[in-house]
Amino acid sequence: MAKGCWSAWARSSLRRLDPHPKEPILPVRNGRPSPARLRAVMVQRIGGGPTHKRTVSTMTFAQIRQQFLDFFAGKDHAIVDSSPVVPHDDPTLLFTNAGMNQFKDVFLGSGSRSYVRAADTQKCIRAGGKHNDLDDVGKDTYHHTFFEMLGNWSFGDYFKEDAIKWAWQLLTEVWGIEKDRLYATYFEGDPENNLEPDLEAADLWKKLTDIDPAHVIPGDKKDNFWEMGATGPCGPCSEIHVDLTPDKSGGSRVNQDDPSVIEIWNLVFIQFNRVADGTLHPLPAKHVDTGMGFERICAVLQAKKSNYDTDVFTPVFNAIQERTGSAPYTGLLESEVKGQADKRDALMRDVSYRVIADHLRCLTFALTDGAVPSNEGRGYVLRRILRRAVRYGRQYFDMTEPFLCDLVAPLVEHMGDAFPELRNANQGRNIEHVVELIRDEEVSFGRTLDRGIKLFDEAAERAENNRIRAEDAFMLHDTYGFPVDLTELMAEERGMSVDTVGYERLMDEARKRAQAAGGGDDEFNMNIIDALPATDDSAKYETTMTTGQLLGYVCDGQFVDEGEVPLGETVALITDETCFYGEQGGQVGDRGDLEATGESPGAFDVPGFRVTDTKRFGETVLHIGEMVSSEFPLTVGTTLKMNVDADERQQIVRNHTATHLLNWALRVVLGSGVDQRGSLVDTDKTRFDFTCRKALEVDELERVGKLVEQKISAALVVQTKEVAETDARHINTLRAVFGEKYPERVRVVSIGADIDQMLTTPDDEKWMEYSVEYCGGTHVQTTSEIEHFVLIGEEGVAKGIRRVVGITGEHAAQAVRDGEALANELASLAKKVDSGESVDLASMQQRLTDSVIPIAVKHTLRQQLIELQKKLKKSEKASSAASADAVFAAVDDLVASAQTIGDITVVVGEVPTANGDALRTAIDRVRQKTKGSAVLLATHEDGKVTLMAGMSKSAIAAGLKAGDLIREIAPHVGGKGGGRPDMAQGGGGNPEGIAEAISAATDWLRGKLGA
RNA sequence: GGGGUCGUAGCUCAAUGGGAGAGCACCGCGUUUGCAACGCGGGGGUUGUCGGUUCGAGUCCGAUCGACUCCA
Repeated sequence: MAKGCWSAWARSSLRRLDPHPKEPILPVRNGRPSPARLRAVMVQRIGGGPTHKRTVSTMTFAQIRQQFLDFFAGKDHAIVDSSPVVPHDDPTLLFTNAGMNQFKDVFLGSGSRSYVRAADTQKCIRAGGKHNDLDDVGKDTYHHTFFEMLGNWSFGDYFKEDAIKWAWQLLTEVWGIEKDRLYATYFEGDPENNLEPDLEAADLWKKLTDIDPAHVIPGDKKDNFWEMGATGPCGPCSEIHVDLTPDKSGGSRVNQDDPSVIEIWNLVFIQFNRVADGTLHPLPAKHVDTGMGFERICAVLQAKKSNYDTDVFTPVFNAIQERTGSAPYTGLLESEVKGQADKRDALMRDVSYRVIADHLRCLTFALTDGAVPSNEGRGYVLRRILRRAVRYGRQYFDMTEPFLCDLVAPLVEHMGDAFPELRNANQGRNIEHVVELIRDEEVSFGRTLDRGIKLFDEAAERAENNRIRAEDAFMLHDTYGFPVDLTELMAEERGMSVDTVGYERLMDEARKRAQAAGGGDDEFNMNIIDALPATDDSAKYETTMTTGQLLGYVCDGQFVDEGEVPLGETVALITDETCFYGEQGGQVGDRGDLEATGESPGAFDVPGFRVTDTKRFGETVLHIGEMVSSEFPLTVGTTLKMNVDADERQQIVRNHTATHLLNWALRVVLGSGVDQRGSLVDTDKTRFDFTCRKALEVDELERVGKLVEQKISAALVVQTKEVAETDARHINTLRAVFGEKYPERVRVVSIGADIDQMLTTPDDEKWMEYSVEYCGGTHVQTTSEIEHFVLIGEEGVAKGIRRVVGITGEHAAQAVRDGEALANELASLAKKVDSGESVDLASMQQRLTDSVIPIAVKHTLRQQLIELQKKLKKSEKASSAASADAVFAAVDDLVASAQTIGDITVVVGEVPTANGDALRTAIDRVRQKTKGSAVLLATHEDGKVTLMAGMSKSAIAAGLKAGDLIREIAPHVGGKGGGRPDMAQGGGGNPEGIAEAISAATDWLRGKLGA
């Protein structure tokens, strides 16, 4: 919607509103009930539980959100979309946890926007961090893992005055909150940290608004001074609190964690930059950053005691009720049922409602924005959240089958208008996608629980004093993911207890172990706190050699703009212009050299600075590296000759263009369901991740490779052009990356198709024959430069995501040759196997696994190798059967000539070479053929002797133990051995001793049998 | 990023460093045809992979790959 429209909306909504409310806090407003208003009332009646009468607002959550946005649109704010809840471009952040996240670069000075005022509602997730213990969610009225944060911003534009004035106006005039219920805090100062009190804000409150001056109160550093980190932008803030007590007596309880006096809006005034030594420097451009919890303001405006009582949640509760068939939500809290055992069940049911509703919201949004449950990082946080919801569902709603997944659709229905991505993401298949992910997780958690229950039974048997051992409880949790509270519950059901003290101790130890370890990395510190000059890097598309003026360098996060570049430290040089490509869009940064130039042309060029990586920081290009010698220092202000390593760049460029062709070819072969999920282009390879359900078949891999090769041999011209995103997005074949936000002007890279023509007839089917992408990377001029392309790898990286790896140029040609060589080798191995020669297939297998050859060839060869192994095994089996037969024959002879002492037949002798199995079987034969037997067989192969002894039951009864015999005679063949009484094995390295061993065995047996 | 557990037959899992097994599934034969029936026989394994220790490794050690899981 255009800005003008927003303003019109805002003005009309203002006119509709009565600035003089009559009812306390939440007046019913005058005016005709709109359909939306009626709907809101109905929602209240349906979802609001018992019939107790209370004054309800007619404002729905959708209206409240809209009024906020309209209000600031009316003050010339750009209304921006919420950024994804999963920050794809900020690895320091697990989830988007505040409205300002998407503007971080603006506050840090490394980025800019086309507007100076903005407002939005930001999807936020807070889970597992300092600010929110997951275990609190559901137990009270206000903790959430997922919430919306309403916010308005000024980027160097308006400051405290307007921020305060407008906040007051929105709260009191638009929303009609009673003025004498509002309190404003300001920063009281902190002499210890040299911070002045923010009297400016205090004065502005009194001067610009009709707030009761006694309601403007000071607050300490903890509440009223905001910092992003140890260093960086910071400033005082002013919080607005509302007193919800019936008699308006809560003034003294501001900031005291009293549920009836709560903070609703935080206005942050960013006016300082804290540098490494701890001192504050005033910022040239001062910013405003505000945040208002949406669910909380809804509760206030709808006169609810709990965020969960608002219409943000009631439809979700209804869906839960319908799915679980449970009694309706009643909003019970722990504090209300203290000591009343009969209300315990109702309470836990309501807690479960809250837990499930909250976690469902969190999961649906996170998965929509591209996160996936997993066992690490943010995926692990999501898995824990999901499991917590499932646990409550199992325990209190008897849900043993997946059920969370069935709640996704109702939630999307409820919130899809405000957040269209819930429906549109994943190319419009989002609900399906999210439901499937959640169902899979629920099923796999079901397995974890089933396994845990079995293990619990075992632990219960080990219990001491009817108490499950701490080690077992810990093992169940730590190793098998069985939650300890479930262990306690199950123990309770059996009248047992759990050693929770010991469990906690073990948990602590485990935690300490995890924390104790922690490696330092020596990478360049990207936490840059100073503002940096921008770099013109347009030359990167044209050349690998240019000159630029050294503007300064970054060291330890600080920008130094004078003197010489220090020796022996990793720093980042900044120049006014560069041809170095800073890491972006999956293409790695360039490497190369920066050199001082002589004053007269060609006088001297000298080695100076080795660039090991190039990164972008907002609009600045950082040449990261180190001085290589002290001989020719670089001084800030001088002109540098900048050389990108051209060979490396050429390799990168080939790989990048190949990536585009690969992307295109994958879609041709696999269909339009293929979506890029990430890529990496460096000197060695192109690595491309995409959505795909199953592994690619050999013929699919071959077809993809062939399509790319065709495009290469066609020597297509690569065109690039910067165009308006709104024009480019219509091009039929265009590939954009899921979850990515594009600027207004985009650089289009087309391989073979004329961009201007495409823009004239964007719908034409023929463009599907070409690769067209948004891309800021560097490319070849014609595809023939790529020379060759080969896919060398294909694997799964996450559920539903495959990864292919390709190489180009001479590397690709080499891979093809290597593949042919391996194929030949395998063929000759096959011949050997056929002719019965012995071959080493294990090493072949290893080499095949390690080889860099076309993946299709690798698959084929692997299959052939498996066939060959089967064949080899068969023939080995046959030959071992033959050798076994020889052994049997020999043993039969031995038996025939054996001496029988008492009932025991003594069979001792050397037999032909055979494996242990054959010897053992032979001994069994003797057992079957005789009443009782004592057997010792010896054989040797390649200088290794094997001795095998076996005793029948009667022989053992007569005091003959196989193990004893082996121990007795093994030294004769230079070894030892042992085993069980009925069967023992030994060996050694001296075949000459066999005869001796045999006679020793005969003597030993005879002696034992008294013969 | 750091721990823990596990990789054995198609599946679920056994097996003190000493002869690779059970149940289910599969195939064949038989008995019985109301049944998630029964009996007998059979096939099926490089114990994830590579290396080491050992007379001998599924078992111990190291590496590697994978699955699960906890912590940050």
